[in-house]
Amino acid sequence: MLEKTFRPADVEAPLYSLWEAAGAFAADRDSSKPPFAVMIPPPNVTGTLHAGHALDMTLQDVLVRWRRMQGHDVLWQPGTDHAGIATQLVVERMLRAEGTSRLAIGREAFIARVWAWKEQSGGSITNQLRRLGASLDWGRERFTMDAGLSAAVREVFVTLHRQGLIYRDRRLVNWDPEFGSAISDLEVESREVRGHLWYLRYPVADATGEFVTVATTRPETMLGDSAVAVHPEDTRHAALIGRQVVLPLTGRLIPVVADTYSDPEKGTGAVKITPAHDFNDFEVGQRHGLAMPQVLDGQARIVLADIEEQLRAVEGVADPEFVRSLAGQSREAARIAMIAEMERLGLLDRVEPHTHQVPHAERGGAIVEPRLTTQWYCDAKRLAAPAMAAVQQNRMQFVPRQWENTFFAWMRDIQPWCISRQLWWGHRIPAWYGADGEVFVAHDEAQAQAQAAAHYGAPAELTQDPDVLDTWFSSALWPFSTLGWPQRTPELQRYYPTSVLVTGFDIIFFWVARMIMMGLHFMNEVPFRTVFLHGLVRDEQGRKMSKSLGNGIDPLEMIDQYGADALRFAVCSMTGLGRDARLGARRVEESRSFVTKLWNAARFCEMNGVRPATGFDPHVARHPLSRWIIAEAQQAAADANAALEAFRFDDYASSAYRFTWNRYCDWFLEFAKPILSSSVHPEAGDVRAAAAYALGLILRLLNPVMPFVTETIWADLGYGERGDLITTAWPIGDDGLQDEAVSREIDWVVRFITEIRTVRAEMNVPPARMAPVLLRDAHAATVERAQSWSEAIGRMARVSEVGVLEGEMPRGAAQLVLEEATLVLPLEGLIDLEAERSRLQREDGRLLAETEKAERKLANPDFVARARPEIVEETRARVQGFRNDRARLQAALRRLD
RNA sequence: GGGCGCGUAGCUCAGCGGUAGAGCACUGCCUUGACAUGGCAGGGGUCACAGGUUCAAUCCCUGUCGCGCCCACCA
Repeated sequence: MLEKTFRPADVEAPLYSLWEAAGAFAADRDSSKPPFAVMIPPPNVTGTLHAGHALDMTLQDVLVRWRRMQGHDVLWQPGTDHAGIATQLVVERMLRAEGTSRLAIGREAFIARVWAWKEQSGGSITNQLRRLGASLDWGRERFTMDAGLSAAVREVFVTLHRQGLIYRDRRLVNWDPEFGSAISDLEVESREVRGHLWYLRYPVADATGEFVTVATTRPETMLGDSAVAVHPEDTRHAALIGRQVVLPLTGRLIPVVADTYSDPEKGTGAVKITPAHDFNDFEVGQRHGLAMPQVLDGQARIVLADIEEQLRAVEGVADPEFVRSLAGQSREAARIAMIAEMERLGLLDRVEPHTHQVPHAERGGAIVEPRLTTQWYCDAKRLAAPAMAAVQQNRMQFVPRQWENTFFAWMRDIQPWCISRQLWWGHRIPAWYGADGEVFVAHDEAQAQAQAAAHYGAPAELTQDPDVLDTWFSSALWPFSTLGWPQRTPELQRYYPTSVLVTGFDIIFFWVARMIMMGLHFMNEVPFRTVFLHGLVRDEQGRKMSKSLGNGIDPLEMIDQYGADALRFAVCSMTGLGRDARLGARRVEESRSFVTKLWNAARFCEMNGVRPATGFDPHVARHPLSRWIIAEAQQAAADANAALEAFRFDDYASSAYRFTWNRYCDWFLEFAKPILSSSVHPEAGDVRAAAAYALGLILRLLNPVMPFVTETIWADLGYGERGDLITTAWPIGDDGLQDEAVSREIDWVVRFITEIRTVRAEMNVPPARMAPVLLRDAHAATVERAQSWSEAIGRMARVSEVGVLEGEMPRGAAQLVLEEATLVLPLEGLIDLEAERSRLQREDGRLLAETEKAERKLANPDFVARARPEIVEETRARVQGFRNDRARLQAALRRLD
């Protein structure tokens, strides 16, 4: 027996264990079923489940459970990501709390510490995925830093290096001075900052009293200036080109160069060039062969090594002592001091407020500093071409399609990918250096030693590159590295390319694009056939969920409070194509109501002897109710399936919801009540079997999204063993079960009941007051139909009897028109004649407006001539219908007099 | 500056050439033996605005306004 209320907490964990123990989640590579593979976007190993995961994982689980029921051999690959920076930061914070630091304990101890932290906290995220109900094949769980995946990373690095697709380069990178590491372009976000524009005067050498004024938002970089650039066609500055200016403070002489980079519209038209600290200036510097002195170190503090020797005093312009006093100061402090000094020297022309975009590190928020360093790069441009071709040729597709444009736009213009990070936690770069700087890239140190020995002709002392790889480097290999690559495993053979990738659009560049590039390069095939991109989870006000706003909902709290099924259903029903999902506790609560509704419907069925009938053939159901609900169920199954095929999770949820609540519960069970509660009704067996059939279909339909409650009901009502709904066949819509005559009949009865309810409610007839309904002008078949449904009509519309009006119109009766018949409800004393008159007139008015609208159309010769014939015909029929109804309404009005 | 998306009922959204829909919220009635996490009924929308295409536009096209996001850009 089902309990009075469904208690998710009681069933979720045991049921999950049961599934897992039974091997229901395990892929079976030897089966003859068609494979269906999905790779989990690996969450951070030390992370916790947030709303975004709840969305992403629920959608994947729905797809995977649906395909499993359809008879696919499903592999949903679990695993976690080592998340370089994020994890390192967490552990560093822990060390700080203990009064020590990464540097104090050293690299080896630090890494050991991170591993320990991973062992300790690494299970939480996966356990939280279990709580959500995610049917991952845990036996195959992987970690981006496990031995196998690390080997894959080294293999890829070595191969790409050999192919010239990975190389070292000295150029400007985006540098995060707080982490002391390079970061990729993608990890930089520009934020609008209200700052200042300082206009600085640079004295022209050999021309006392002449200045060229430059505008800058970053005066502290002027120490590293190596030129002033003006536009070659800018007449204002033409005379200066080729001459020298004295760089204030330092006394260095720097040239004025002509370069089209300079924009006459901006600032003064003359721009200071600091090649080592600005991407544009770097290019100008290269074009003009300028020096590239660095004046900021890895922590963005002033460093003078590159310019120390050039410092010289110039009266009223430069003072080496002042410049030396800046050494070691932060860029912010130096800025203040330098502006003050410039002002003192009378070289600060003016200051303007200025709002501009400043690059910040996405993680951590530090202001990013362009910095000249040697880093490892991946030639993304060459890898991008095959990836774009694959999408163009439809070898894989994005859903929704519009994301392909975003993908192409980025790929066309892709920049070299900086893959080295000055961190400790991650895949150490497999490169070793000889004392002379010679580079040996190899799978391991022994191999590198061998290379070195061959190179030098003798064994040599080597040092490994201290850097690690960008976390996304290993993520990019995920679809094949998890399947055992570089070994040619049976799994790789069977599941690659995978079927679908489900992820957020925010990591198209970070992850999706790179998987496509790596997959094509190393596997010669796309990593997935379809990539479904969903939106972000937002709060109920549409704001991005964030820790700082504190507006995030905690999925685990939602599960505790409402159950995993409710959370999953809420998420699913909010996922339309290409839209963000707004998730609040209210939505989850609403979904919990649906879980409860289903539970109660099942309980009602159970109480009334509804049990799955073995060998029941829906094609031979006799009773109209049976035939009707079977047909409706088929339709719902077909709709739900089509929705899932199209990744319309919202439509899937709503078609299952509407069928369950608005068809099965509201009408079918209500109609069926007397039959179901009877032990002697001749059709009881037939209707019970149909009820059981439809309920079973509901359970199967909803299982992918609400696995716990459906599985529980499934077992308790005897559809199967506990835990086997997950592997039961998905319902397939069968058109052969549609029955138009029956659906017209039920539809008519539904309208009959609804109309009467409406009139009674409008006339404020007390529900307890039963009243007869008398048919007027009805066909014999209609009368017969009404009488055959009189029991249901009586109960559901509070009707005492269904009869035929003979003789006089009773006094004080309400009337309503249903097709050819007029229904008369004698309610003397209960209805206000005037109210009834105005009700009928209002209805008549509404019909009149509709009629006129349609008639105007038909009066238009162009409409009749050009519209599709069936539309014209339909319009004519509508007019006829309106006219008939109005005639009956007007007759009813006359009878009131 | 370039691009993408979105403006439909109080809220969240669906619909996308021919009768404007759902859920929630709201109002009224109902402790009817599955369910008050419920039932029944109801009110509520110049489908952002302006042009155009069409026999017909919420839906297609153009423009305007508003909102969001992505890319580029520290003069």
